[in-house]
Amino acid sequence: MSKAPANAAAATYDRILDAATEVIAQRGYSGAGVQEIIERASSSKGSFYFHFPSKEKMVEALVGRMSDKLVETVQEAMEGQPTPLHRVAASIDTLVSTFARQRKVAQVLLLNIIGHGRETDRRFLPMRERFSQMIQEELDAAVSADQIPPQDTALVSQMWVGALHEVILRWLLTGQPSPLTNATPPLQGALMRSIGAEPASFTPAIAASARRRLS
Amino acid sequence: MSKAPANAAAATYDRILDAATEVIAQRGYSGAGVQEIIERASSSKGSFYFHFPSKEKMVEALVGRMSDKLVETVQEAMEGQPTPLHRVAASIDTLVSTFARQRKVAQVLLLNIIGHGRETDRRFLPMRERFSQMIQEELDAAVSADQIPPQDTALVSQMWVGALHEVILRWLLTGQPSPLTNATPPLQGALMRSIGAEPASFTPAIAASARRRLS
Amino acid sequence: MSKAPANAAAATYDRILDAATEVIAQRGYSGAGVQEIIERASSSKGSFYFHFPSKEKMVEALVGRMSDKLVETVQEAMEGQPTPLHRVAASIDTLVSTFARQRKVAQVLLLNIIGHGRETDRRFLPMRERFSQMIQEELDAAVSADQIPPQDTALVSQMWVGALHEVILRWLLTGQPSPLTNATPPLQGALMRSIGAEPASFTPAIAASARRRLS
Amino acid sequence: MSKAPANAAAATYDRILDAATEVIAQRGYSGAGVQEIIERASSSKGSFYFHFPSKEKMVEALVGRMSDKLVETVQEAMEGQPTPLHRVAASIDTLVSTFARQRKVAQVLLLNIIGHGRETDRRFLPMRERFSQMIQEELDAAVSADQIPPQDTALVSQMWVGALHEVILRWLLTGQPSPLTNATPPLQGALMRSIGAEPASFTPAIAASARRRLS
DNA sequence: AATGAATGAGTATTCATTCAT
DNA sequence: AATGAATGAATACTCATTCAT
Repeated sequence: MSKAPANAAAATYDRILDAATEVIAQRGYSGAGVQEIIERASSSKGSFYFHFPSKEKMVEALVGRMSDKLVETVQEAMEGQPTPLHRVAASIDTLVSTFARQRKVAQVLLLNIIGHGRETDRRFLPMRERFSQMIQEELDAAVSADQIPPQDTALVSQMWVGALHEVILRWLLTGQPSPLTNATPPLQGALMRSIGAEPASFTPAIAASARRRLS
Repeated sequence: MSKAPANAAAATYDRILDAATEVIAQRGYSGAGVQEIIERASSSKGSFYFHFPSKEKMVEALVGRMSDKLVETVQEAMEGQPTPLHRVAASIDTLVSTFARQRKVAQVLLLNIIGHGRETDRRFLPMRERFSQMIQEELDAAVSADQIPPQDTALVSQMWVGALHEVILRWLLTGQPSPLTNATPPLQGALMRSIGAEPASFTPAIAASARRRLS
Repeated sequence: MSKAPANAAAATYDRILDAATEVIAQRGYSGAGVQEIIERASSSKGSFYFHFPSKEKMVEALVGRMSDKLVETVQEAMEGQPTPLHRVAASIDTLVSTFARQRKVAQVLLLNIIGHGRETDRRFLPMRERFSQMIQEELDAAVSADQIPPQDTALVSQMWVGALHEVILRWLLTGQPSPLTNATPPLQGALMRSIGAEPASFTPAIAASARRRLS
Repeated sequence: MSKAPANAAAATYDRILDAATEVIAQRGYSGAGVQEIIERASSSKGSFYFHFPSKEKMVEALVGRMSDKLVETVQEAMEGQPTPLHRVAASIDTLVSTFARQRKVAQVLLLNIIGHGRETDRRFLPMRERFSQMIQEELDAAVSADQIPPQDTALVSQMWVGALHEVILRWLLTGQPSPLTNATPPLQGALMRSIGAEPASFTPAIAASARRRLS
């Protein structure tokens, strides 16, 4: 019952972003009112606009912070892996388990932030492009290393991002599979097969670093 | 059966839905005002609320009409095919080429209608579920017919929908690949491989029925 | 005590302009909130913005209506006069007596509408230019008719408008002279002298038409 | 006596007033935000409210400083003149040439500071009253000295202020006449005639003191 | 079926002012 | 004297929805 916010002592700037995460996760981008956000942040209208020039810029800052942390987490998980395919498997593993632990981040990043006119969307596209590029680089390396046959790695990495996106989205909307991480093995299997790789044994132990919070 | 090419003489109900398609494609769901829709439909506020109880229900009707036509088109394309895998390949082919021809439909159905709070999203999920179920049925049949090994067909069909979605989304936002249908062969290839099928030669000639308009 | 608005039956558009006249007279342009205007007009926000695209355009419409009526009244008063100097004297007479009867109009037109950044001011300048041009035309005619010597009629007519403006402004702010029309004879005298005319006997009987309301 | 040309080393109090002059000249009274003023003064919110109890009082101080300097300049120009009419002619000459040299002062004093509800306006009226009283005193002296016939000097001096105001206002808004001082001779002529004086030869050489800055 | 004027709760944003440091 | 983060009331404007005709 005691609703003392866990972030009471944080700087106003961060408290606003934290509050925005929750409100956007609950109500979507346009449903998230500045009023509710500042109430949840125990702040004020004036403070909000002291720290951010507009609601839209604030969301940009929020998405930037989220995706920076996510990319960092994923890259750390990839570092310890021996081959490109191991690395790409590790990245998928980390992505899924990170979202599984942080529903709200998934909600904001994957669901509640698109579909508001081309301008805004184009601005958030880069985040998904970042992941598909990370994947593509590893796939290219795998091709170079003869781990997999030559193929349209740009398209395939897009497909992977889409496949992951969809599976996580279903989980967000229906709760299935529960837990989300149950989907990881067959997901990895299908993805590996799609590029002509043996699905077996690329799934790595999840690195400790993946346990970190994103928001 | 012969559809009037413009909407000049169409009934008000349909004129509103046609106008809504354009406005939503241009401005997104929340950017699409009832005012602009009725202006483009040469109708009036009163007429709008005579035909639809609310903006949201109108969009539901619009999405329903769109996805019904889409499903119908896809199913017709599948009918003539000999095996489950041929059918599934035909469905993907049709989906891609149909969206390629009808950008606005893709825009509305895939991009501009999600991300507005859980309630609304849950309501539009079924359309995507319909496609993943259509795919799953064929994959199950393919498993039964020993065309492919046993696997988590539910998950895989979701992944396929996601992969398709992503590729088409990129096309909507970046214009790449141009034309979209260039993506079909590698897309089919990767999808087929992901289920352990030989990618070769499932791509069918596109049935004439796929040429029909959806909206 | 009974505050039933005298304009209860008028069309919304006019009721809003009437209410705006009162509120602007009381609080000035920026002090006049849309909220208070629509309350006094027994209307609603939505109605306000149905009839006017913005507060600024509404004020433009208001000033337009006011100055149109004022010009019309003045011109009617001039019509019956025999010579250019009689006409110009009649116009000043009418102007003063009209403002004397309609304090709020004077307030809005002369006081509460300028000083809000160049854009807005430039837009309201034309009204004062109209009067100085009307005066200039008559002075030019008087020069042609040898009633007065040649002079810089453009500058003089501006000066006249300024002199009138100032006298009426003082009356608005201090209540002096009371009644304002007491100022008319010495005003006319000084103005006539300033152009080298005999001040005597140009003051006409005020035409009945000058009794009309402006707002 | 020697004023630093820029405001770099000036005390905060004066730097704020200088900055306010520029901002008000540019954006008008209500358009001038405290934020922009302190930025241009390289100061801070806290400092502003240390030196002034409110924005309104600050503007009062600004207008006070401006009109004090203006009155001083004008009075110095009058001192050397032989007769009341020479003095009054000198004051007008000085006024016009001073405003011509200091557009911003004219802007603030004559244009951007009125029209914001009665309270504020009444507070700035005194400055204009000061000038009309200075003029009236000289006119009364001229009447006593039989330079001009008896007349309503109070009203006439108001008219003079108004006429001057209007001519300068036009110059501010339209740039005409260019230079403003071109208007001085006909202006003086018409004003002198308006009180029954021979317009010839009251125009004095502009005193050196008129060259001083006001702000 | 159709019209369009009217409604009012809701929105993002501004801004003079306060206050702890 | 000075700083700048914080405040919150106020603002113009939007928009889905209603309703008399």
